[in-house]
Amino acid sequence: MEQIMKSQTDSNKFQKALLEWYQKNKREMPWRSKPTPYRIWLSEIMLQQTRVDTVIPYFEKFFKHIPTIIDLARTSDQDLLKLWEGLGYYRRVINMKKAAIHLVENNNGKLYDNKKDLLTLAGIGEYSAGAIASIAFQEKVCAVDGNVLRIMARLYGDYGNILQPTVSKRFTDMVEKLLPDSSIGDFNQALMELGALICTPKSPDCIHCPVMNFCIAEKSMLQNELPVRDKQGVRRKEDKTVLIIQFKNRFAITKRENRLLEGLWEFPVMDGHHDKDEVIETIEKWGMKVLSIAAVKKEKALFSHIEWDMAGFHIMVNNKCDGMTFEAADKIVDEYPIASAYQKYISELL
DNA sequence: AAATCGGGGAA
DNA sequence: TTCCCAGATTT
Repeated sequence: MEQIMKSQTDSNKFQKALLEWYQKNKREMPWRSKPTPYRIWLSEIMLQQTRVDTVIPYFEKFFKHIPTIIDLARTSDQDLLKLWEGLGYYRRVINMKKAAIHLVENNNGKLYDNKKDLLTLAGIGEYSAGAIASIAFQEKVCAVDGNVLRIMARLYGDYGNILQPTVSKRFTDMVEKLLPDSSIGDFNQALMELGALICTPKSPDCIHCPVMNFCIAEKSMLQNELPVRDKQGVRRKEDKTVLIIQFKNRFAITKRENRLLEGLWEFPVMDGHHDKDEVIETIEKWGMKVLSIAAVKKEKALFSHIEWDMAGFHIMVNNKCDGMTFEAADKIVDEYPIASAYQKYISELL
């Protein structure tokens, strides 16, 4: 096996080439222009498994409404989820609030300034603690995300499965040895930026890579074989019948209590697919009198591990019932956090 | 170690 | 279609 960067001199050259490339090519991001600890924290949480371009508008809106940790600690879950609506992984913002409350009670409302303490906060794991500590506080620790694992696999021609914790740990130790003595935050961000712009999963742009001379994959044409990772599993299918229940100008909604999409609101749902007679029977069992019923279009919702096949009915009723909330369409849209899966049925309301 | 937890951009 | 994204937490 070929070996690269075995000497300190090589590491220094690698660091210098990467940092120079980063200074010239880094993208503008709102948290980079004003990198306060709270803004770095918020950005890192939003960026978990989520692309930069997707996060930016959410970041701007969230920070405008929730500008401090103290504001975060005292905002209702529902208002926080509304700001997070459509971003996914909703527990992230609930965990952030939990951490904010802890910081208000125990640290004068200020974020912890080191990796060890950051790791005690809800929603902050190995990666995020390293990213925040290095970017916001210049602590000499690494921040190894999917980009960095991909870069390490290629740089060192390593066929380890990057989804296995033991392999991920080994790669992390390799990054640790590459860390410069200063500009730690920039170095970590430069690695991730390289992964996002040059060392991409498919068709990496090696010809423009600032560190191609250090890369075993580039020398041996292994770019498209590395990194090795498991294929994603098959989605399980679930059939659902979505009920758009209308009383006068109001529609029934209920709050989800499952772990999936917990805290978001949805239209009443029946498991499985059902015909009109079965739906009417259920609605009347719930204590409502059906005036009319019509099928609405079927929809499909994809999650990483589940597929919902949703059929729907629009039902007019002549009375409300207990156990669900009836609201006007504009109020539902403006005030209630609704999962993307149901946004397609919102058009039935307008 | 494996499963859970969203949604979307890109090929 | 499939892949995978500045991952964390639970089982």
